[in-house]
Amino acid sequence: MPSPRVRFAPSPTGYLHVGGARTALFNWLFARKTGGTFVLRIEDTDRERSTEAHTQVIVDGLTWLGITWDEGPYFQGSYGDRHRADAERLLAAGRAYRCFCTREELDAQRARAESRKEGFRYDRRCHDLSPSEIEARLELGTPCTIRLRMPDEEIAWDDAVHGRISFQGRDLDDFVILRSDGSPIYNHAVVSDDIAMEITHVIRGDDHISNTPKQIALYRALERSTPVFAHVPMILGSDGKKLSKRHGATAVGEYQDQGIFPAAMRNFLALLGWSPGDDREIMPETEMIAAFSLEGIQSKPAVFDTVKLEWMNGQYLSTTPAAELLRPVERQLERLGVAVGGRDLLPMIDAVKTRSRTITQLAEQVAVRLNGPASVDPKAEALIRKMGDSFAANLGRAVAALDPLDEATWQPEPILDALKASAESAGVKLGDALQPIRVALTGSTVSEPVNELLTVVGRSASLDRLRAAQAR
RNA sequence: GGCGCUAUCGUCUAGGGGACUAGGACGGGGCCCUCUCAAGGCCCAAACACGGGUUCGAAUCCCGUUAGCGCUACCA
Repeated sequence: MPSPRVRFAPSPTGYLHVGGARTALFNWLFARKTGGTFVLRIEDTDRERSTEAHTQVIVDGLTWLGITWDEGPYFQGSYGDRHRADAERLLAAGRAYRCFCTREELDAQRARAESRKEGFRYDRRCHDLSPSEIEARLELGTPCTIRLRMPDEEIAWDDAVHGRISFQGRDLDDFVILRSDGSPIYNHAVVSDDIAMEITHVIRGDDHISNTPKQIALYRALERSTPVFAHVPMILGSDGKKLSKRHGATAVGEYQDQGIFPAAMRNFLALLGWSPGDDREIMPETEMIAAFSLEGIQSKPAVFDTVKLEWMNGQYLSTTPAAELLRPVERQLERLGVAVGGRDLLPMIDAVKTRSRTITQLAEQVAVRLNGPASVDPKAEALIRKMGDSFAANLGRAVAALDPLDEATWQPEPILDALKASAESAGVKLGDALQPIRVALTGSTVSEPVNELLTVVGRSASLDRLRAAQAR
């Protein structure tokens, strides 16, 4: 068996949809698993919508996800000559015919059929025009499309994820393959390209199932054998409808901006509709490739659950060493407009890593440790009000206990000892003594242990913030 | 309307005739840890859409019903 060739063929619409990204991922996983070739082909036959910038977005998205292609990007728009030649071949072989019906006529027929609540099917008016009739119309310069003669036979295939799927040719249209301006229609261009690029496995979205019998008819008319088809189910929003903008972020780039790891996104996407067959969830790339199979793909649609995505990202975050997080965090800080000023971020990152689910959240926490609280959250406000005078009193004691420590002894252990001793001699519960410090330093009732927080913030900044909060 | 696809906890899924008192994960609840919150550990609640078959035996195979979704262009 020759080594498989697969392709991902997005149309450049301006962003990379997560559903498309998952389709690309499955193709990539399959290629890597089987030692096959992964081709990237941009379906830009819709000339108005296609731009170089749009293509770049797709390329960037795939690159970010670590999905690498072996060939391409090829551009469908540049194969117009071959598409036309294939259509001519079909015409010459009698497998296709010229249709002189105008768009207006067709639209009117369709509208009539719809008003009668009937399905519209082309009435094959031009199916049996005589050669002289065709010649005459061509002579007059009448524009025409080329339609495939759909045979009245069963068209079935063994889908790698759904099993056997069968259609009847008589239920299908004599669909147009070449427009009157000579440009190809999608189904024709795809088949022509897939043949030319020797694609062996077509792994694509479920929504193409009804295109498949048309494409198989084209393969048969062109006298070529069909590839293996694998139709992966759709991704749905939380309401069970096709995932769209109103469900929130649907573009890969948005998740990138939110501080999601490519590895986490890849892992999450892979598990959406596919499973290794056992209980594994967090899987490194190599493990995923080893476990991948088309048969492991689910046949029902999956709901995109951002909560689980964030959980998964948190898993990757907590196992990634702080040093590797440094660059991404710096980038996010830059976005937030926070100056680092040469300070060491590593201890801060370590301190808040397990308390964040995304790089963005992590960077926000680092920013607070760096520059103090930008605001005081409602829970912290409530605490301040509830404690009344004792809030400032506790801060005063904290300053008194901590001031004697010098830079060298400003370490978690001595800090905690000093604070404990101070609270004990004042007869205050440790929690009541520490929580005001947390609020003073972060504006929040939530953080790493207070002694670690003080260490991470540093002696002088800590004391400044304590005094400032005390004076408030 | 026609054609097609799908149907296991709220969500992602395991399951491919007996190993199922249906397993795991997210989320939810509880406990432990603890100065708070996470992380981590332990525990709990939570599902085979419905109805017929086939079979000694069905979540698993077949048929139907219902529901959801997709396609139905000189779009891709």
